[in-house]
Amino acid sequence: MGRMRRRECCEKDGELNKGLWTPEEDKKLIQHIEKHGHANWRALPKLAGLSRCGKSCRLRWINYLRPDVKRGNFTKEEENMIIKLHQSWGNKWSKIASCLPGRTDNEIKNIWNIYLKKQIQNKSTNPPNDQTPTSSSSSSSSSSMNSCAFNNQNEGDGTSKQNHEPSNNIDLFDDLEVEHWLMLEESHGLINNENIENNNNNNNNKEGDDDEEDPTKFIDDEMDYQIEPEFWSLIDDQTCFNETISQDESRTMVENKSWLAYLEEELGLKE
DNA sequence: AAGTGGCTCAACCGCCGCGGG
DNA sequence: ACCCGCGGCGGTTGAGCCACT
Repeated sequence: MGRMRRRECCEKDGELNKGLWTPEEDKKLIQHIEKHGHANWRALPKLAGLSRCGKSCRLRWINYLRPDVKRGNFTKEEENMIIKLHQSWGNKWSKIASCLPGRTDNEIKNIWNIYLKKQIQNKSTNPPNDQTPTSSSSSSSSSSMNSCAFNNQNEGDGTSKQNHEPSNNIDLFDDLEVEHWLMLEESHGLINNENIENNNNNNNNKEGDDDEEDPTKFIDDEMDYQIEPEFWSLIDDQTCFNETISQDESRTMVENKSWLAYLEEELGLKE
């Protein structure tokens, strides 16, 4: 509503690097953040000696260089969770990402877009039967929309490019989902049956409308869970490792050191 | 072997909300 | 109450890779 036009974040466009990050830039960024944190993204590039805009640095850090970022293929559980959460929240990638520790919104968005494209394609060619992945009778007929195959569990040979071959994910959906949540429950002890029951009761009052939903819930036709706030704060803690340094500084330092070592090796910077 | 089209994913762009002055 | 800067978010792009012909 008549908001002022903002100044571009990078005034000196001409002088700034764009495009892919070089290993040297990565190293500079990591080392700077390790030493000084990232209190001020706008000032960071100057301080770190980078010809990048602050946003670019932030993005690079969050999506790629963060110690807790999980690289590699999505597991089936993660895929299923994304589908479920997307049903509840729509394109709230950051919200969804917050439920998948180690995964970034960008990554999830990419994955979903790949999935969506396939879904749309298949919808145009196949008559639209129920698209809810929970319908476990989904034919595995080759490239049905459920080929949600942004998975690559497939006999992982570790190739960097992912082979998105159709999978029978959805057939496994229910079981996997239950398993996954049980896993979460076990590992965190944060999701209890009481909540599940309460939520089931509440569900009757809910419509599928994803507007302004309680962020601590996600809803499914068949089962609902309410995730306790501690779970979310736990996730927050994981994603904001920088803020937790004071709690266990020495351990974090060690972790960061080894992460840096790993990255240096990955980036070919190790002598 | 070369050409081509499709796919993936890192990065960019622009808008929004929040908080401080 | 208003202005402004910053961080964050979601949509989009395009370079590089791969599979197919």
